[in-house]
Amino acid sequence: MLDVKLLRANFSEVKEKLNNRNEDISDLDRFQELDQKRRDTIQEVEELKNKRNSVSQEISVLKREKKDADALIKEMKEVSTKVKSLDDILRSVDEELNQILLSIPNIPHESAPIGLDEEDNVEIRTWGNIPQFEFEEKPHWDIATELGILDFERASKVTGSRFVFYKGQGARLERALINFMMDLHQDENGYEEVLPPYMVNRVSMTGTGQLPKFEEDAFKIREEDYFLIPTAEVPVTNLHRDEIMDGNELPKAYTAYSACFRSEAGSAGRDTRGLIRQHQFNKVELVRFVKPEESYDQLELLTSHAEKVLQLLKLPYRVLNMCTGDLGFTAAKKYDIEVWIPSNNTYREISSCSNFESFQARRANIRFKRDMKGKTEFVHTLNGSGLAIGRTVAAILENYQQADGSVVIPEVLRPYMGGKEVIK
RNA sequence: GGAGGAGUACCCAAGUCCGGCUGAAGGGAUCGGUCUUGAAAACCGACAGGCGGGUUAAACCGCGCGGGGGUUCGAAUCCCUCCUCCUCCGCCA
Repeated sequence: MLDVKLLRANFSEVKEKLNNRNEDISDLDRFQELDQKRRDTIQEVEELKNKRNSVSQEISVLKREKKDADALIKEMKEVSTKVKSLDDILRSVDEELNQILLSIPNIPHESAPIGLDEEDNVEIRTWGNIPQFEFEEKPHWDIATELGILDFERASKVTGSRFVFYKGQGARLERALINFMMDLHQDENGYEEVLPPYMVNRVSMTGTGQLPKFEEDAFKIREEDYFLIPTAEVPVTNLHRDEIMDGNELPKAYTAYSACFRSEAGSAGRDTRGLIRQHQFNKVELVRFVKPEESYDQLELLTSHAEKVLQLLKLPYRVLNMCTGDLGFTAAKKYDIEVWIPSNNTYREISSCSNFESFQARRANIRFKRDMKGKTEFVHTLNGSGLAIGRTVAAILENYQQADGSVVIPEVLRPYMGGKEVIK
């Protein structure tokens, strides 16, 4: 959610910046009109309430002195009727205004390159060497199926398409990655571990920006107004919803493992094979609550934490600065980290590190105080994958595959794999 | 799932039956001060925070007793509804 005062004061400037996004912002035009109407109505109704309050006191005194108050009561009855109708108007204006504000995307940061779509994202750096195979390399689903560590067919039977069974060393590898990453972020990078609920309510989904616009991308629990989380970002960011944090405790960093559930309406036909695009996948998430002035340094730090995972796994990757058209709804700036996937002969997204500035904090009402006397301010929130586990498995299987169909286990994972060096 | 009970400011807590100088008593914690070599204790003082409107900034005004509606001239107090927590029963990993 944008700062209403900023929007009010710099309307055309904000609109211009939002126009660089690949989003529909047509709702914006009604903002000014409604905002003015809201303020006019508030002034009118509060004046009447003020009158009602003071006269009610007078009535109270008259009653106590057993004097006649009928005239005043009659007059206040009319005032109250008027108040009620103005309150009704205000309520509906507020409602509409709020819907508009919730549907406006974040303002891109000046360091986000202006562009239309993924073609315009800017590669910032690459790391590692792309492997050269002296045999015909296979896609991970073939490697895994032959090794008997992933079973897509039975998952289709048991559930449906875009689900998978991990089996044997595959399941062990997935679990090893989760533990390896969680340990790294907790022990080396200073994050506090949390294990969140996998379902959240509507308010939480609205707080981080998944709702109201992207409801069809989420799985909805039928009996309750709950949603399966598309990422641990949702429950973890909402940990501090409606709270005033202590400025001395910032930056506050959490890491969370969770399963993630995405319906992804509209993605049918893309990445239909393998682990790249599943309805359910595992992810280790990083979330940071920080002071506004430090949030861009914090984004670099967060991104470095995600990159560190790939470096330790010795997987080649690159980092992209996402252009304004490809930023997504909530981010002011976003780095995508893409890992090399040999079967695709390209890099694929494995982490997305974003600075939301105060966009989520306003929606979720997450504030802080610098000290006891200070004013409350909105925190800045950031998050990033650290990393998506399924895609990491895919990357390992493909980058570490051997001519005989076996897969070498990255060294850092071996302690988590019972000392095993190869999956065969 | 069934039956009861409860949500008041940072924490505890009075007030709710019987609506009106309670636009929220009291205590604790916290902050400031007196005293002290320093600290503790005692005593004195400050403590509704927050959001919205308004203003260059103030002043000022509105809203706040779990959330949202309603009744009334007037609601912490009456009515409806939802949420959360506690106790007991049932079921269950």
